[in-house]
Amino acid sequence: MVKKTQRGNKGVVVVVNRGAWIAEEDQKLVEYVRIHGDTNWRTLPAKAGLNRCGKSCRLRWLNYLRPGIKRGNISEEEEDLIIRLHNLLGNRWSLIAGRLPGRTDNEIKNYWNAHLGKRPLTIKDLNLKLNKRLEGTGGLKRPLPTRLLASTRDLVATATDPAGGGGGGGAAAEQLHSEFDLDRLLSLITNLDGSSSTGNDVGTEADGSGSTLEFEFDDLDKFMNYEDDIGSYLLN
DNA sequence: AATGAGGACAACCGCCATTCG
DNA sequence: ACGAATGGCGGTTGTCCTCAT
Repeated sequence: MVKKTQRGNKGVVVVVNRGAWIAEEDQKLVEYVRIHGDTNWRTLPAKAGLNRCGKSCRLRWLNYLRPGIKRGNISEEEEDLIIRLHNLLGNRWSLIAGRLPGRTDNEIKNYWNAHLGKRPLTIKDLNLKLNKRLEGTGGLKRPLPTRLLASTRDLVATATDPAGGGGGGGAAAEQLHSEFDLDRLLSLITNLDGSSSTGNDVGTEADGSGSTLEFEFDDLDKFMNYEDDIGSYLLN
C-alpha cells in the first residue's frame, strides 16, 4: 500500500494510506459510520482508526460502502436515461446520478467515459432507440426531431464534423442551430400538465459552443416522464 | 508463455461553494 | 464581514485485468 505524508491538524505531519482500500479499512469505516454517522469527515479517520484523509473516507463511503449502492450491470434503461440526461445536463454527474437510484456520480462518469463518451451518438441511434421503445405501435412515422433529444452542441459537432474530421460546416451548423426549436420544446414541457407557471421557471443558457438546456427539477421530471408524450406527439 | 495495448474502474487532486466561528 | 474549515464536484490519473500478437 502506498503511503504519503500530509499536514494534519495544527500542521502535524501524518502518514496516510493511499491507493486501494483493504477489507479491514472498509470494515472500520462502515462500523464507525454506523455508530456515529457520516459527518465531520476531517476528524473521522483519526476517530475511526484509519490512516486515510477525510476526503478519501468520504469518497469510499459515498461511492462503495453506503447502503443501497448498485454496482455494475448498467441496464439498457439506465443507459438510455444517462444519455438523455447527459444531453440535457452535460457533465453534471451528480445531477445525473441523482436520477438513477443506487448509482453514484463516479460510476456514471466512469461509465460515460468508458462506454458512451467515445461513441458518437447519432440521431439515427436515438431514432432506433425510440422505435424500439415504440415497438407494437408501428414505430415512428417520421424521424425524431433531433432538437428534442440532442443538445445543439452535439448537433453542431455532427454538422461540422460529419465524418469525424475537423473544421468547416459552418452553414450546416448554423442551420441545425436554427432548427433547435427551443421554444417549442420548452412550451411542450411547461404545458404538459397545463401549468406553465408553477414558480419553477424553465431557463436556458448559452455556453458559447451551442445552447445547453437548464431545467429546474420539476421541469426535468416532466421531461423524463415525457417519453410517451414525445412518441404520441410524433405519431399523431 | 511473454508482453504490450487498450479497457474498465477505483481513487486522487484541485477547485469552488457553503458553513461556521 | 471575514477567514478558516469542510463538503461537494468534475477532471484526471493510476492500477488491474483481459485479450491479441
